[in-house]
Amino acid sequence: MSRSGSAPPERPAGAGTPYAALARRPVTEVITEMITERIRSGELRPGDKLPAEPELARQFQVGRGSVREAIRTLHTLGVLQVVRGRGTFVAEPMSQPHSDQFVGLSSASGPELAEILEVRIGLESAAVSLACVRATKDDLAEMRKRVAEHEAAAERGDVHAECRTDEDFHDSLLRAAHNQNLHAMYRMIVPQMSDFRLETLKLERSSQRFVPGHRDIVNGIVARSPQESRNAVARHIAALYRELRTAVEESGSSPREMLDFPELIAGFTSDPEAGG
Amino acid sequence: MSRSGSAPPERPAGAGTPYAALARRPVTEVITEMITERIRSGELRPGDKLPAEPELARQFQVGRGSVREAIRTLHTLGVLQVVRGRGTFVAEPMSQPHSDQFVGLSSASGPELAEILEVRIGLESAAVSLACVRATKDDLAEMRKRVAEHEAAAERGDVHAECRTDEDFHDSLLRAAHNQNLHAMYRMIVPQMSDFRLETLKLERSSQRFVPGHRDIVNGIVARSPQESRNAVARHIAALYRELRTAVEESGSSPREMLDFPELIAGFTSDPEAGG
DNA sequence: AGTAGTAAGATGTCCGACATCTCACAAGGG
DNA sequence: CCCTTGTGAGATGTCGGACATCTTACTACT
Repeated sequence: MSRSGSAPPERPAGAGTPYAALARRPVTEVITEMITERIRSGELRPGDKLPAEPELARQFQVGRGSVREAIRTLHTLGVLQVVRGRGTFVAEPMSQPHSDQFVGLSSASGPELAEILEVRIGLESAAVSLACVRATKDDLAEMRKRVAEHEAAAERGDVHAECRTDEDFHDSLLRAAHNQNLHAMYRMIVPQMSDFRLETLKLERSSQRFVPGHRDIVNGIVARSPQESRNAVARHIAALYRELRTAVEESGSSPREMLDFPELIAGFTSDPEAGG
Repeated sequence: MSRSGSAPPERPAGAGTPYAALARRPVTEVITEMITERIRSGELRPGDKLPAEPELARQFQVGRGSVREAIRTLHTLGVLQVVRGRGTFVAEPMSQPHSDQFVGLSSASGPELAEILEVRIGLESAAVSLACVRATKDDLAEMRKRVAEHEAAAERGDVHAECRTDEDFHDSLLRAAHNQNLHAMYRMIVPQMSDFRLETLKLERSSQRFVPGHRDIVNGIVARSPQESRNAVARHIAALYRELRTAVEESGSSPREMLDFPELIAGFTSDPEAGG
């Protein structure tokens, strides 16, 4: 006869006290809530160091493993920052790119990348709309500088630098929007763009065409015109989209889930002739 | 508790460092990648059951605890679904609401919520643009149904049901866009909306005004008009934004970082008179 | 005074055991 | 015959301890 089943309420020697019997909900979940509650109440503030894991386990009367799993959940969500040998800290709200846990849910191949581009249009459109209102002189100078750097890299033919400066430019766009949540969301999809970006540049050498697109975006923001800016963003990303669609078609995959170029342009611009 | 001495862990994010991982990487991280790789390669497909934790530990030659932490990370990210007593499964891509891990990170007070609303405009604008192209008859029927449910709840004065049906409607919007990444991103900010939504409804009983907004959005999609749809979305969320701004002003906080209602409308619509 | 070595503290990892939940299937009673 | 009961296997949840490794600070030696 094994221990399972209707064994009498007998406590095995050395097994400790299973506190879990009291709480119907998983202990880890409770610990997660307790930690977030300490943060929400202000008892723990961004930058603060949490007690050590064994100490937390003692405070909550649970095993260290449960504490670790709770911490890991909060770390994945970007609430906590864990540094080996030093401790666990409350993360600054969205300040650091918490991309060290590369989402990597969909690894961006073909049509999946099309989805990413569609998300980008949404996020960057909102970004430039906000930037038209909030961008400071420094922001504008920064964006112009990034455009110039990107252009220089493109003329040198340095694809690696080109890729980096391209990302830098779009990052400066998001920064000019002055919305940390928007910026954080954008950062989540950047890693999935990188591979594609580099590949496109290598294959096509078509990057020169992207420089004017960047300039159009900046000009729209300088003019404080949300419509112009959004249209420029849509045209720019739609160009990327078209490159991707071509690549997908040539690779033999059927791009049935991807949109036509005119569809995309019509769907995301307010100007009917914006596609020209 | 003054812990000011130790600066929060900082990472030199300057150089980009895409592959700084020459150092020995944590086992848990490697396991996480291995599991995602099995999913990405198609070896594990949505709905499939993973081997048991001890079996995975044996395959990877690591401890069960490391496997558990990797699984927990993937669960938090919505990639895996863990059911006690049954096993671990590859989650269907966004079919089920994986809201069991209530984010609740930043408590979303005041201006922070404004940021969330600004993100929502971007995401939902993109969603309706895509929905104008991709929405099926079923999608349209679903959206109409959700609008009706929301209206019924509003007339009954059931704020709880109203809150739920409101969320359901917006969820059906995102579903009609047929972009899983977009949908996933939207879901990340939904929990932060919930509190505010309920509070607004309780205080103001102003929800009746939101029903026509929903109807306008659906009408725009039915007409396959991205411009109309996007304008309707912008007007709808801008109305929420205005409610929030009013609440913030009354609470004494200065809404200096929030936009004026006209600014917002002008920034996100293509029709100058859309604000009327 | 400067540097190398060392100790303390924290997270990372592994192991083994028990607890509890879920499901399938067989045994029993209406 | 159907329905209830319970028994068992299999899986996740939790606990406790031990050791490994990294970070930091302090000490001791040159």
